[in-house]
Amino acid sequence: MTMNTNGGRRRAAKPPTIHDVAREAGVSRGTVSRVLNGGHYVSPAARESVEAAISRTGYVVNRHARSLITGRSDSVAFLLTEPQERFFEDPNFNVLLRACTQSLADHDIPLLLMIAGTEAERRRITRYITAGHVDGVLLVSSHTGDPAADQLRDAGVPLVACGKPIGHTGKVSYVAADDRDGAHDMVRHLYASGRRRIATITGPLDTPGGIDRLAGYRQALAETGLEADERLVATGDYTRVGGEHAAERLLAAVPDMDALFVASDLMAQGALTALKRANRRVPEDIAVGGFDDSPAALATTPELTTIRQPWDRIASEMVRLLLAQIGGADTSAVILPTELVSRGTV
Amino acid sequence: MTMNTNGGRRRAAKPPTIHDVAREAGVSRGTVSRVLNGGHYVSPAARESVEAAISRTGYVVNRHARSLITGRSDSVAFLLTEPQERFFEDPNFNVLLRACTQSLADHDIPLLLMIAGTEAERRRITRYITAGHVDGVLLVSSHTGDPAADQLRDAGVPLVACGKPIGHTGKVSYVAADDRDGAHDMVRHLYASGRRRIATITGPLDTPGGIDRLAGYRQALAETGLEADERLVATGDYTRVGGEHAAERLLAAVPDMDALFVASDLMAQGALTALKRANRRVPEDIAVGGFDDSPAALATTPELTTIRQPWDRIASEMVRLLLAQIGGADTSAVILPTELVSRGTV
DNA sequence: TTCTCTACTGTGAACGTTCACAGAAAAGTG
DNA sequence: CACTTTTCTGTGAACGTTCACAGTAGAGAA
Repeated sequence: MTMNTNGGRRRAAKPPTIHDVAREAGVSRGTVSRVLNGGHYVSPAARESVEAAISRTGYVVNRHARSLITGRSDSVAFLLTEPQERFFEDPNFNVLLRACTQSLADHDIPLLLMIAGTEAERRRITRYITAGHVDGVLLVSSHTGDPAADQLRDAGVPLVACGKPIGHTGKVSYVAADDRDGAHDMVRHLYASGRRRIATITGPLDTPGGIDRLAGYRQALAETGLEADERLVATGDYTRVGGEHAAERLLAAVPDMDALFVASDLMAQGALTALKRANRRVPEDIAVGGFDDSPAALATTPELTTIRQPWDRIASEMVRLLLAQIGGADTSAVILPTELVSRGTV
Repeated sequence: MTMNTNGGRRRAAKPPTIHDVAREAGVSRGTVSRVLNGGHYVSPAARESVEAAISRTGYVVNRHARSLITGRSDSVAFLLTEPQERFFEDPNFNVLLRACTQSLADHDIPLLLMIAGTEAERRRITRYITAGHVDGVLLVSSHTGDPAADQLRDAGVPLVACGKPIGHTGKVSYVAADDRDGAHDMVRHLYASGRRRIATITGPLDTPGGIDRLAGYRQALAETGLEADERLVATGDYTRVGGEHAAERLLAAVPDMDALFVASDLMAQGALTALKRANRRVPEDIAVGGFDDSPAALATTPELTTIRQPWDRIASEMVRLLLAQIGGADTSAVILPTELVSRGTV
């Protein structure tokens, strides 16, 4: 059965061009173009008649023609250089992605999502980007040694990273939450609840979140005069099972710990599983603090006390920095404060 | 401190054009263009010399110039018309998004992510799309009455939806998992484990997942000769708390239920919370089956027995259908089989 | 040989916009 | 009034590609 009335391909006749608008408005191409781009040096009468003609014809600028001559594409890449599994598990990416899309939409700039999981993909994408198909890149890759950042920077592509890029030779703009301060706050919070044997599960130590949250932990311990026992530190990998294993190691190494600061909610979720299996009551026997305020923090019982990262602001700052850089501004960095969200595990 | 060696904006001199390649290879623009586009009617010698010139110059085609003349943009929109909260909570979107990006990347087609949460955004995006800035749209909007689908279809934009679009007048291509069959399998599985009082928490009944999974549930009940008690059916909203509340209502209405089929893992997670609070042991007192095989299914204890939707295949089929439709093919639909993943809750 | 057909190649035009420039009108300025 | 400056408008060229077409060379057929 085939519907002949309106089969598959019926593209609207032909979209109106700037010529059509000019004719309709009784002005020249140039005037229409000026109205389209800010409208300087246009008489009120002309502008009005052009605007009327635009809405009458339903004209929309052809971005390809524009890009061809301006050299700008008026689009931005959101580049994820993570192995596949990370993307799924980490809710942060999703929040960030959404917020960036939103922020860019406010500027009428479309976001091109690119995921470079493998080396080949990375090459293809780098090639695409350096060819000038996007004006700039929002980069998400927490792991160190990612060659994409250096490569793009060297090619002169405007670039803003999410999280402090470590292990890079040159300057890269970035926006990050204050990991160190957030971790510090949480550990002080654990201390304030009366705990004195505070352990931690860190992220991978080649990520800024791994390094800085550990630094915040150590700083708080130093301030409060608690002993900095190395057995209190276990390294995780930001996954739930990683957190579970790390907690088991801690339980074996320091059975007397009465608090646990975990550098991500997902790992905290795993840690809670391990604690429950070991018959430790939370928060009675042991207090647990997470980091991220991800959906996972609400999935636990009791709900997880955690550190909220201001993802919306991180996203809008990333976009702001990137657009500024595209406009010619220098590289810069922004650090945003975190917030402690008190729930049931402390 | 300013680094003067290489400040902010230093864009590589000027990318090579097809002219440069032609000169370098000693042929004409036309020949280079033919090599670029399939390479028909090109002598082996010419092709070889062009390919050498391309890799020597590092030439990359300027897609804007190409699009300007071909009328195609060689890009595709991934359009999400969901209110904000859905996106965060539902891991399916993320999996699907990733898989679509991947599938498109295989064809060297970039994906433009667009999120239309509000009416104004929807209008802006529709305008953008109908202006021909993308060749087609991958649409994700499970709720009914979404005007975007009709609007885009009427504008002749190639379109493939994820999940059966309901409440639409005309034909829309779509790819979906076999919801009815999956639900049916799960309920038969519950029956096979000896349960005879099987309740269900459905999705919203204006979504295909809500409707079809309920239909599968009813079909299985009918086949096995179990009583179709209406008190056994509660409606949820695909959120964790929604599942929790629905389970509470069921516990009150039919205290003797011994199995529960929940139409999403997230709701199942909530349901498990409610069951635990009511001191029902899972799976001893009551068996629970979910749907989606989302990460949430692994976060519960015991881990959730669920129905896996083949997201990778759904994505690749969506992309295949869309590209075919862009190429002129008619609308069509694909239904893909699901798979029961047996874990700890049955 | 001559003609036809096929495989291949080069060239001008076009896509829809912005930009630089030139010129006209209006507005200040002396 | 004349002159300069500012505001405004129109026009040709250019961006880098593909497409249609014309043309060439070689192979095969008559």
